[in-house]
Amino acid sequence: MFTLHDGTEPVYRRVAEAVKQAIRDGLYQPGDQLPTVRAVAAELLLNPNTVARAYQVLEQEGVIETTVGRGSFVVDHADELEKVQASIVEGLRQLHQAGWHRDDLEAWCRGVLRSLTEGRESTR
Amino acid sequence: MFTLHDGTEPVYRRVAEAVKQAIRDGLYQPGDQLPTVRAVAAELLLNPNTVARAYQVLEQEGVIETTVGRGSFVVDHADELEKVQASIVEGLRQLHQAGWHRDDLEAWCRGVLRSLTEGRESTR
Amino acid sequence: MFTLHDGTEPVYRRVAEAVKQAIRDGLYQPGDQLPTVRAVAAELLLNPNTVARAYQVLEQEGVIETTVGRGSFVVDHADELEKVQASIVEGLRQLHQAGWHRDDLEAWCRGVLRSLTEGRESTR
Amino acid sequence: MFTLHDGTEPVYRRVAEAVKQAIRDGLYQPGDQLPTVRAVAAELLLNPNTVARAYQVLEQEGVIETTVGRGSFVVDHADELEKVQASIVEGLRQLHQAGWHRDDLEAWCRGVLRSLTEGRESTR
DNA sequence: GTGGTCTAGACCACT
DNA sequence: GTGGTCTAGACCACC
Repeated sequence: MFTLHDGTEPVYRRVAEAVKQAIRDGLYQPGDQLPTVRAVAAELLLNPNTVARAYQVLEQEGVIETTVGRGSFVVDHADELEKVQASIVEGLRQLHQAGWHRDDLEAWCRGVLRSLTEGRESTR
Repeated sequence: MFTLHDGTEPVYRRVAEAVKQAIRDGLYQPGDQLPTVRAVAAELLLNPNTVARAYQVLEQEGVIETTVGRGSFVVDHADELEKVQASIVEGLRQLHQAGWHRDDLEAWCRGVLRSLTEGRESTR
Repeated sequence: MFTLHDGTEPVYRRVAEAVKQAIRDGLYQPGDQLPTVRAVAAELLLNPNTVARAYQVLEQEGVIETTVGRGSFVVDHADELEKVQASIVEGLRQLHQAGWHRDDLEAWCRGVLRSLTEGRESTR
Repeated sequence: MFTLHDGTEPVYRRVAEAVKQAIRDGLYQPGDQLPTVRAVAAELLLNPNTVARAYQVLEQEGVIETTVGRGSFVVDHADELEKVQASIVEGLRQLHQAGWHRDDLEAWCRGVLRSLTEGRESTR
């Protein structure tokens, strides 16, 4: 299931690292359910609290998503870009509602994109 | 500082209303710091908890903004828009880094802005 | 010391909120040391673990700074702006080292600052 | 995929060196995805842990970048500079919001850039 | 059944 | 002395 590495790091951090390693290795794909806290605790001979803390760390890092009563799941990055897009749309809507004209917003976006790509093109 | 009106409303609501009135009167401008909870409580002879609750309500309503250790400030809409701009820039950066080309992003922004202004124009 | 409010929220969150409230009220100034985990636990009749968790939450939120063996302290925001400045200097240094010319960097900074102040001036 | 050289060095170091050689040879370009730990382990008949350790070393050296659930990628310096730019923009926004005026910020940036280029010019 | 919270009590590294 | 970690065991809300 998971393999804990040796070291002086706290156990809960090593558990978190082991889960990330398993995800990197493709053992758990985006959207997959991870083994329950209790299952991991039993497997690694740890207290469930320790495993729960590891899972909480992973949730804060945005690696997994947890729902009480359902379990923990590997986050899906495809969804993330959609969220980024939605936030941009929402932001533009707010600026527009605040009185910015469409042409000004368009020009501003062009400026932002130019400054983003500027460095890349001038150094290549 | 603030003038409380009579009435049957809970005190914390009247405090909140008094703060909003002071802002409307221009006594406190956007970005200005409001007196501390303790100062208001001492002035109006109220329990600090009551004032704190009024400030909490104002924060939820988006009228003021509190930073721990710095104090409470009247929300500045210009600052808000600045944050919105920053989030859009960061979003575009992420999309660009995810492989979107500058021209595609520019076209996408144009499309978003068109759909934003279309709604307004078609309903008028 | 701290006053816990009622509610259904977990105790550790309410402890964190009480600490923030005390800081907002000026009871603890930036740089001040907060009472130790054990002292708060004894005062509020809680398990030290619960208080420790509240302090950890506050540390993650950037409200306090903790050093094992020394205690927890309210963060000083004046230091923060200095850190922001230092990060900008470091960033400019990196861009310069990557081959950007001084004039280009200066022009780029001007453009960034213009886009930041643009919204404010056009709406006022 | 990768060719391991003989020697007395630990296997994980030779794997890391092989990956770096492949990048130098242009087999993997900046931004390209590297084969998964499992794939490399299967190809070279190694324990996945060994390959994982090699990847970890490369990540610490700043040669590759791993995102959990997405895989490992050759670091793209253009992307790095983009992040640096974004952090500068965000920093300037914070200073502006903290009350610095545009002209002062512009002058400050000029000063920073002058001090950066001065060092270089005075030593040549 | 899931994870979240809280307590009690122990041990540790660090200052 | 400080906070950090871990265990054991209990109870809870939610699905």
